[in-house]
Amino acid sequence: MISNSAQFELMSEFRAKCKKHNLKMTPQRVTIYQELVKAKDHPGCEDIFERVHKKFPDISLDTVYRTLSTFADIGVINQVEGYGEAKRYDPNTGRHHHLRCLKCNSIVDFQDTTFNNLRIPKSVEKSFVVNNIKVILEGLCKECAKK
Amino acid sequence: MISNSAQFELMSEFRAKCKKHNLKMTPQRVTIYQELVKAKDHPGCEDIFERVHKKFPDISLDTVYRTLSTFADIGVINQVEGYGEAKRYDPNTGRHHHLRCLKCNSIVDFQDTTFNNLRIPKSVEKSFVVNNIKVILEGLCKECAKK
DNA sequence: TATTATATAAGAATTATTCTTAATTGCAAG
DNA sequence: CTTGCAATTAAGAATAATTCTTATATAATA
Repeated sequence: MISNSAQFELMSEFRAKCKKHNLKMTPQRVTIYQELVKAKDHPGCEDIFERVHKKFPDISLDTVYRTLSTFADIGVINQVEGYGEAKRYDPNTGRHHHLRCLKCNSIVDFQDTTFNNLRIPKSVEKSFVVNNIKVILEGLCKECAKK
Repeated sequence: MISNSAQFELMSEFRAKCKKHNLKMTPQRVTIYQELVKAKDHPGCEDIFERVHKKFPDISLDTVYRTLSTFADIGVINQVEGYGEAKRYDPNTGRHHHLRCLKCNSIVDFQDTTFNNLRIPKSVEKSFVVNNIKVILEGLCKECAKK
């Protein structure tokens, strides 16, 4: 549950960030944002569309796609795994970790002892059977960092 | 570079795992597997299709999709981020981590101090600008674990 | 070598996402 | 409070990614 005051604060931050990025406050944007904040299930575009559609029958699916993507760009929300891209595969089944470039989408393997030896938190063990731990460092590869 | 003997061993393991899962050794499967082992770029189905197609002009795209998916199911290769699924979003922009159920695709947030404080390896810093560290525990949620 | 369950190619179908265009609307300036 | 315009939207077409259907071919086993 989110308290009323927390909800209010979230909304002000949202408005501030939109203003900062010259995004107009449209009812579609407000509704989509509020609907996502309510969600506990890391929904997809179609999910949000269905929920928003009840209160806002004229909204188009395209607007939901565009709006969520814009929100993620300016950092008011985050995209989570999967990323809506094509499937990709790795022949290396041994323990290793990934650097993922957010710009060119390259994925590079790396090794790290600390990451190899992470322990599963006790609290998690009670509610989840863990098969594997993935550590993904997201950012920019050397080439993309050069702008 | 993979040595000849390592390559040979990989191939025997591959054959063994296929046999164990009652998968026939077809030339398509062998070629697709070998092509993936050669790849260093975590390729997608289309990528593999293009590479295999040169040596095997009659192979169908569907076979590549099906075969890679089967291989991942029996664990000879792994699927990596993204997962070829629809985009999903998270309104929580604060630091947290995810449990991802491989069966029902649910994603649940969790907190962990150790994971919050992971350090970026020195070796990575030289070649990559890290924006954020993601820790994802993959496995089965309580409901799915009950089978 | 004959049998049979499995795997394949081909193309249709489905799903996810983006693009195009014309109409609409926030919002800043007067 | 009106006006003007750039930003935003709805609608549907277009594209991309993936899966399904079906008839044919083929590994593996007897």
